[in-house]
Amino acid sequence: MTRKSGDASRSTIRDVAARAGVSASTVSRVLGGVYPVSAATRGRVMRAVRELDYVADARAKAIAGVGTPTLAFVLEDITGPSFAHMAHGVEREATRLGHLCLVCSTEGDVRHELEFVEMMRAQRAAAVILVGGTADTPEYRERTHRMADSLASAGSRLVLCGRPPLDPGAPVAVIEYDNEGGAYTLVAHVLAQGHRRVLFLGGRTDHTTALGRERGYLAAHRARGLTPDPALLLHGDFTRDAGHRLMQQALKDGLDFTAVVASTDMVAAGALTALHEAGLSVPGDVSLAGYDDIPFARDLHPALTTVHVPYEELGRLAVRTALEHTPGAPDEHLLLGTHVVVRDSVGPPPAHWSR
Amino acid sequence: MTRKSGDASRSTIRDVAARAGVSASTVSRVLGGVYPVSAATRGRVMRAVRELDYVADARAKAIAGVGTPTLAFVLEDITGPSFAHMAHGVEREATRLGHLCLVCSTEGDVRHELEFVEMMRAQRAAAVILVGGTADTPEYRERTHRMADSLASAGSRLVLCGRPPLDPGAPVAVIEYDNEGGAYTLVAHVLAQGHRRVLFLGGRTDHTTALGRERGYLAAHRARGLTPDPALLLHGDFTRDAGHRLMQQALKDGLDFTAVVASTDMVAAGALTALHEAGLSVPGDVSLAGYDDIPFARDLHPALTTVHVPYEELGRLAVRTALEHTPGAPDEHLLLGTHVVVRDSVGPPPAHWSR
DNA sequence: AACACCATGGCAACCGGTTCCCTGGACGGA
DNA sequence: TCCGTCCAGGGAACCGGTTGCCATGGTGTT
Repeated sequence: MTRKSGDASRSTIRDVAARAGVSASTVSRVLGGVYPVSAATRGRVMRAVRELDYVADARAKAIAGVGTPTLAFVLEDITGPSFAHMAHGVEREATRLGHLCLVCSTEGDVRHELEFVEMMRAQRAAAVILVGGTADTPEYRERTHRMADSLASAGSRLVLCGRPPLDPGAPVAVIEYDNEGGAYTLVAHVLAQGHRRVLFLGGRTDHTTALGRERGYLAAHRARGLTPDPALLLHGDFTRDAGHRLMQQALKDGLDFTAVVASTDMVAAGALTALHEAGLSVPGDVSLAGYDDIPFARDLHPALTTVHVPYEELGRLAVRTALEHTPGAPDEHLLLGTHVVVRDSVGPPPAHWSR
Repeated sequence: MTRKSGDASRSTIRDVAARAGVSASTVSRVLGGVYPVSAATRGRVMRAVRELDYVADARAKAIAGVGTPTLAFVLEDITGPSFAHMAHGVEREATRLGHLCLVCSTEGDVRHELEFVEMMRAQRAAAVILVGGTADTPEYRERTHRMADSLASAGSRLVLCGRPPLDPGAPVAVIEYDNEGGAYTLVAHVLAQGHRRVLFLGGRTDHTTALGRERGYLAAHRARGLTPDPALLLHGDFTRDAGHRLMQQALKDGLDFTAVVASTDMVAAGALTALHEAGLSVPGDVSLAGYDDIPFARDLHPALTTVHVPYEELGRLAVRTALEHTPGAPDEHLLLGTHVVVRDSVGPPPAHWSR
């Protein structure tokens, strides 16, 4: 059985027109659907389209002003479960609203980020969603403000998601989730169990998400009139391996603590394994909490007490905010709430532990 | 401080030309970089570009034949860790080779898949990578063969990744990883520990990936002269929740088994929790194994014995295969190997267990 | 039978770029 | 001083579509 011949490499609208014995405009109109065309002509055109397996070039359509709009989602690494869930939300909502969605990973490199945004501006993307914490330096604000202006002046739109907001006046929508508040409530919960020496496995020291969670940790202590021991603040990546390594080191250094708060469920997972390897029981000997509430937080043993962040919802919201923005309207700034999910990994400190 | 004015909504090359007092062709040449242009002219043009914050329209460039090529990655759900790792590999390799990369989720819906491929053909994507198992029906082969032909005749290329191959003759590259072989070795390892009643938590019964792993399970039994009890084959989704539910059900039904092989680490995670909830110890009372070797398989307790699949490598390979294909060359068909990672979740069956 | 009118489809301009081809002017050599 | 050459830059065609405007021909009405 021979397949459709697929003769030419790619057929144009004029090829179709020639084969159907009509002009290019007629083909365009038949395909467009609204303009009145006689049944006979329509039939001939459609046959030619089928025979040539013709599809109109989306770029040409776009340039003529009748394209599928595009939306870009720029993140650090799709491999992180929380980012993946946001990407999922973004993608779903974008296709639901009839937009094409491209995903770019920056691998944490600022230059990649710049390149991508420039590329998206060239693609005339309807919006660019930038997601994930970053270093909140004057240089960052300056650079991102410039991006926002560039995009805005091209009729596009920048949305910051889980990123520090810029100076008021930047044409940018910001959607944050409450890192500090979530960590505050979580640590308060841990302290309420009676813990007084709580190890914090933080992220990179210049990373806003990490810092927000760290601030929550500190604030919860202060609210109880406690001053946490600076030696209990450790820093690393948001990865399983970092959590594992940091925890091992803390144990080896003989740090004195009865609970561990990790700045990410992934970090908590690594830490948990290190605790198990050291023969410690959780929460019997040490309590442990995470942050993000990724799906398998439930499947750690003990099930991980953590902070739920509505990542997928966040992604959907970002898209809607970006696309529904009417030029001239005030820029939105949303702060989504989070809540603690109490499971089994946090309990009272061991009775034999003497402060 | 006032920002760049961003006067017009989006400036064209002619705007730049007018402002620099030259023709559009000159601007194009300055930006192109190769054609000789006097320093003075170049300066004026560059200044105009900066002042207008001009970026050439990528779609217009594409249509003129000088664009950044695009590559599409179509998967079921970015939320699955293994897919996320593949997507990561694809994305990295694509940008490394100077391609734009768009990611589409089908949510498992065949119509979405068709739509996306059609859309990518319209985008004149250099390649479309279709990933993940599916139902291997005649209808699937027919439909996918048509896609392959369509893309090929448009000068593009279809790559199937972890998907059943088509009839020989379809212009398609296929990259598989050995589901059956991996499961065979894994189950052989379990049987070698002395287990004789091994529960299999399979995927959907029409899903090639799931079926491949199931075949490996069966083959490993046959190789030992064993016939597995059909009652020990359970089926569900590739999710944590499915694993949890299936395991609960199996325990409630009083199924007789000493080991569990899950067709996915996610499924294994859910199953593990169900076992713990039932007060069973792993591997003391029941052994458990997974498949995929996602990063936190190590952090389950006990650490999960599983089959490693080089997902990121798979993604990179798919891109390279797609882009390096010279028309007319024979279509590639790769089968990547997998290997068992032995950790702590599989041990001998309990001594008191009488076959 | 003549007129008006409407349905149909072709021509050409346009979207925003690139590039071939050609011209005008500067400069060097005879 | 005159001519040949070379270089910089402009004009126009083209990429593959869409769409406003107009011509044509068939039909209905009086």
